[in-house]
Amino acid sequence: MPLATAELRLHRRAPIGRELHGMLRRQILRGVLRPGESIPETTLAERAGVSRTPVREVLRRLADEGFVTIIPQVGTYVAPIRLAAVYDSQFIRETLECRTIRLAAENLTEPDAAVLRANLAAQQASLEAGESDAFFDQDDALHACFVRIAGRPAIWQVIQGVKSQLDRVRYLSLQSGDWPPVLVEEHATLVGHVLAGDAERAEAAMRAHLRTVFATIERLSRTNADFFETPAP
Amino acid sequence: MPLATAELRLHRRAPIGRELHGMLRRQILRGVLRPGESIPETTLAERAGVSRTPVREVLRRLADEGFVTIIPQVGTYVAPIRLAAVYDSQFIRETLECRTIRLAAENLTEPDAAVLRANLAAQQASLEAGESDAFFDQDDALHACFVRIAGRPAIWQVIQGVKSQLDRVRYLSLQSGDWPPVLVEEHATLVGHVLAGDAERAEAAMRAHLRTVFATIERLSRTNADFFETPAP
DNA sequence: ACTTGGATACTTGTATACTAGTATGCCTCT
DNA sequence: AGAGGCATACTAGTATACAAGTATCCAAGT
Repeated sequence: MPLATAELRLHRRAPIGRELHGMLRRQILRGVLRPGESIPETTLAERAGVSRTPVREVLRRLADEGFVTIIPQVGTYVAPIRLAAVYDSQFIRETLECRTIRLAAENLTEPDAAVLRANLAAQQASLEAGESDAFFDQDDALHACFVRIAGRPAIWQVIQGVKSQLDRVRYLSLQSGDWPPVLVEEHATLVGHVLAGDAERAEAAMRAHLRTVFATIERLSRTNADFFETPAP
Repeated sequence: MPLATAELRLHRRAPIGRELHGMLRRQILRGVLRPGESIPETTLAERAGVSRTPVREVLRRLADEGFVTIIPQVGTYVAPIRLAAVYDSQFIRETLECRTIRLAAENLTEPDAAVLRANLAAQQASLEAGESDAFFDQDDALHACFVRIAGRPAIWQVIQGVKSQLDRVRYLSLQSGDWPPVLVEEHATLVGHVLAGDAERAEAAMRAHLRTVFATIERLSRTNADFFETPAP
């Protein structure tokens, strides 16, 4: 028997210019690259010290994710935030996460509980230290944790893919915002209901939590109008 | 005033080798290209009469969609159907569509009703004519229609992206299967509840409908074992 | 003063050449 | 005969060269 081609698969040889993707995505998310800004392939290529080929592949993927707009013989631009896409993202995320947190509340085990508590503590620390970037990541981590506890870890991949547009709004609001304390409280409420195994309340709290964005979207679309797509006349 | 750069945007100049993507996707879906089969970039390129560059971009996207597996310096292969991915797809699809059909039942207008009835009639025709490929498309069209009626047309894009793996199973079952009559009946039930504006029953029927795949997955994973990933030992 | 025509610079799309890593088959050595 | 090492062929990754379309600017004509 031929050893079944070894399931070790440390095939991890050359993880491509995947870093480029993360870098650009982060820069767009954080507004370093502003909507409407032109980002030619050649510029990005020489800036990163690579050729156009890998840059192109990264840009294609970013276009699929809605971060850039590629116009065939014209140019590549940072995409504006489309309000319609934000609302769609919110709808999908709410639908999926409200269902998964129910499962999480029912499937909780003790080690998971510890992770949740640790995450909350870390959020509190970030809040007091004023580190909004860290909080941004911990927020994601908590939600990912719920999905994992629910026994559907792969679903988080989908949610992450969908909430791209939401993340841009979220980052803007964290920057210009005074509401992190509220978020930490809501997270604490979520964790509390999950720890108590109360699926019903957990779902309701999640729905309310995810809908807090609505309050800020309108404000942000005026405060940072240059980030948003100008609605059709 | 500069005419606002004209919103006509017939920018539709060169829709790339997008056809290639559709062609490969269809061939994998229908089993023309079988799981495990090697599909080198060069082969695909010369077969399509183009260069490797556009082929590569198509393959990258297919890899993102889970249709092919790219191993860096080794080769590109048609991906097997991963049962875990199928179950995840089902979960997501059920979650999203159960919610949207509720909205559809509440938002229905008369023109939409006509479209639904027409779709059902077309399905019946395909069934009697034994055209499984046409039925496959009409099935999709009906579900897309529900999502559109719900007022969230963009959500269908997400569902379509997620259900790739499910589609492969669905196609297999349509080929080897005797159950289209059941599906048409279920579709009729769905449409009936939506037409009646009964959100509760519509959702329940949708859940039951989407879960019919479970019945066939196990059978298919034995009948067509070569299409599925061999579970870890 | 305004429009219109065309030359030019710049963009992405595509093709080709080169690099590097992997698998395979053959040969040699034990 | 079997096991191990080595040369070769093939793969995707990357870089570069070429093609095709677009926007811009300037000049000429009305």
